[in-house]
Amino acid sequence: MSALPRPTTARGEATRGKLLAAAEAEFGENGFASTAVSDITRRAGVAQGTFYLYFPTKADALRQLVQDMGRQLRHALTEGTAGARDRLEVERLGLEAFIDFALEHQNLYKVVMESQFVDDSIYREYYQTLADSYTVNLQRAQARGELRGGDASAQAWSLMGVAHFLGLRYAIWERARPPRHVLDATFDLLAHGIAPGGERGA
Amino acid sequence: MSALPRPTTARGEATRGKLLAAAEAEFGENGFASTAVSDITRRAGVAQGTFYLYFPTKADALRQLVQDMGRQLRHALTEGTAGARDRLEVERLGLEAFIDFALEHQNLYKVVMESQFVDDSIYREYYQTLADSYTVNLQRAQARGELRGGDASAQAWSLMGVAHFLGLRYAIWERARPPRHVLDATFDLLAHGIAPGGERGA
Amino acid sequence: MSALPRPTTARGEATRGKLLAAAEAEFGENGFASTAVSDITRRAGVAQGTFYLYFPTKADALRQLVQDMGRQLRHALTEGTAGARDRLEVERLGLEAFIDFALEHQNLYKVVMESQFVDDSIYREYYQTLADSYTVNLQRAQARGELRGGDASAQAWSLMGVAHFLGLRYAIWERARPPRHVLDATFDLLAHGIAPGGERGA
Amino acid sequence: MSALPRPTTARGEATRGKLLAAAEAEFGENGFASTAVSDITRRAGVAQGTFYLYFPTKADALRQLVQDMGRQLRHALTEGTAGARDRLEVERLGLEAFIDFALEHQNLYKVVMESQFVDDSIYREYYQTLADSYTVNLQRAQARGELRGGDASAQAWSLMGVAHFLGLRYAIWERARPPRHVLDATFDLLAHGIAPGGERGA
DNA sequence: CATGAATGAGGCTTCATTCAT
DNA sequence: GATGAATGAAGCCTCATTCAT
Repeated sequence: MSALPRPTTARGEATRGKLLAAAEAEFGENGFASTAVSDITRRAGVAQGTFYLYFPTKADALRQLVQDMGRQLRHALTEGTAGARDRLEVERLGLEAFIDFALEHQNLYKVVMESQFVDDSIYREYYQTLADSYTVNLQRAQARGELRGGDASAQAWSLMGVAHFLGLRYAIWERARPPRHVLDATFDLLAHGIAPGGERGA
Repeated sequence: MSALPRPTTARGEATRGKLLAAAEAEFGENGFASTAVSDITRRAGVAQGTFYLYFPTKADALRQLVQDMGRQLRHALTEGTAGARDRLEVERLGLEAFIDFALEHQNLYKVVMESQFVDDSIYREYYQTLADSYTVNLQRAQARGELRGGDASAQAWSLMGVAHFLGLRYAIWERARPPRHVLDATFDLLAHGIAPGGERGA
Repeated sequence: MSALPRPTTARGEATRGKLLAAAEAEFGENGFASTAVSDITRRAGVAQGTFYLYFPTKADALRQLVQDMGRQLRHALTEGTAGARDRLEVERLGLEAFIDFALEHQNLYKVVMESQFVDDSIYREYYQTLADSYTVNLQRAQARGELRGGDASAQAWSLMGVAHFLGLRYAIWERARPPRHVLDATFDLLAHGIAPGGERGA
Repeated sequence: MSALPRPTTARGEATRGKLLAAAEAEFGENGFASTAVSDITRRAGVAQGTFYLYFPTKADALRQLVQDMGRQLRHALTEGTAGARDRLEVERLGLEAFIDFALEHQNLYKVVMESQFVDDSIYREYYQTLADSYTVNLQRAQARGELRGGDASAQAWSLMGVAHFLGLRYAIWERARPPRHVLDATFDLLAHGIAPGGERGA
């Protein structure tokens, strides 16, 4: 019924942090639908009402969380691919960085995926943002001749798909880094495709 | 407290069908968590109690639904790739068949994805089953020399990822078949990779 | 999210009746704002959820109640004034019938008055309906020469005001029928006004 | 747990004033039950805790408000009827002054009426005080022969009822002064009653 | 005097499931 | 086989009030 005055003091900022961390853990472990606000506040060690000092609704906490995770992931990918000499190496390093990130943030998958059932726009924005920056990078690499041509956007989405399922199968389900030969095979596919004949890497 | 009587008369079978169809529609449109059993029975045109004559719980209806959709999808893929001359063509046709299926079964994505929040095993089984049969097919193709070597399982998951995100972006979000050049670019990537140098198709 | 299927069986009708009676009592005794739905269901002897089988919201129960009371009041007034020979006698009898009704339905006042804080339209409709039928009756009496002329609607509202405050002071606050001389004085005012000079009745 | 310090500095008095004005506006616009203390403090431009420096409870602010409005109304009526030559003219002018007051203090009605659901004594005191002084005035007028006889208290309550409903219908619902013919008809009733035969004014 | 973060009880509403008919 | 009324637990959110600064 009225805009909440989002606490701004240092103490407030700290509480907000605790709440967001607790939300990530709970949503990740039990899912958004199965998590009660009271679960979050209990974990954060604050009263239930405090939650609503920082988030207008439970769903909004999810939104903030997903946006946060998107930022963190993009940051991790940038970091993880910093030393690469060419785009192919970026992809290789990126794949590993992604897996590492997913391993450390088991909750990412669940939190992001469930966001679509809460508010589709959260989910779409997450992937669209990711895809957009990915696409730009691929276009630049194409221009530099480091990648074969083709619709960069389509490539971006495909590569995201590859990474996503690799992460799902290993980081999430196995809770372990994929074995080297799987990583190699995945990268090989992504670099040279499945058509026979081309020389192989690795 | 006792095993379900599972009606078996023709009338019963019809009711069960109506219920499952209604569940698919509701789960797909509003999500599992936001769908009440009463939404399903209302749509199916039966009383609320009737639901429990056919499904022990709401979650079980979801399980049956996902299994059903998995079967249908695999069937559609088999059909859609029947006339292919080699594995590459299978992949090409499979990609299109998948998109077509997703277009006709908009709910597939939501229903399957949300299943992991209800019972992870439903979700895992869905993808594992898909991946397993995919893997076998790829291995055979490799044996026939129609595909370059490498861990077939890793390939299968990668290819599933590519198809998944292509479907998400177009069939689900745009509710339209992807433009030809996107399909071409996607298939090109999957066939020849992103490394520069290889001759290109299309 | 969906229209509720309002139970229609005899059993259902009975439950609805218990609920409405309990709501009248609770709203009347403690006020709408201070009455919890659980207070109502407890008094009615049903589970809390049952309430929502019959009323979409707590506020809607109030609406139904007010409408119900309006109907009852109008009925009581019609009954109570049936034997009158002219309009003046109708007014006299009506005043008494109104007091009697208020005495038997202590809750009427509180329930109706508080309705405006829940939804102004409930309140307005109540009085407008009352005023409208009152006005028509006054017009007819004027036409029959049983009443002096003048804006019948203004008269109706004024007379309602007189009755309202008489009821408030006695039926509600004193919980007793006003003393005869008060009734007489009130009726005298209403019949002959406060201007001096006219001969007086009683 | 201890008596309120009731600030007494000029600054404190100013804050108290802002708070009371904000409370009147909020209670009037949204009702007591729907107004949060935070709504009041936000409107007053002070922190939430400040409210409790001036009022022990939210209900107490309402009490003070109602008492305040009673005083103001009585003052306005005195002012508005100052120049009248006889009691009938006082009534006429008083009716108009009341309407004007209600028009300027839309909130009066809601605030006063809702007070009964918070604490019946607030409400009773308001009307009793009004009726008592009204009664005294009528008795004096009767003694002067400016009014016909009869229980002055009953007359007072009746006249209050007439004014109340006139104000409700026009000042509050229509937010406009009643048309002249309505005022005339109302005054005519109050002066000469509804019985036929008497000479008519206007 | 004033601030504003924190509290925690309480209320409305939803919904999966049961059961008597 | 089917019905639909009833249940009651559970969860989101609001808000009067407190208190440390």
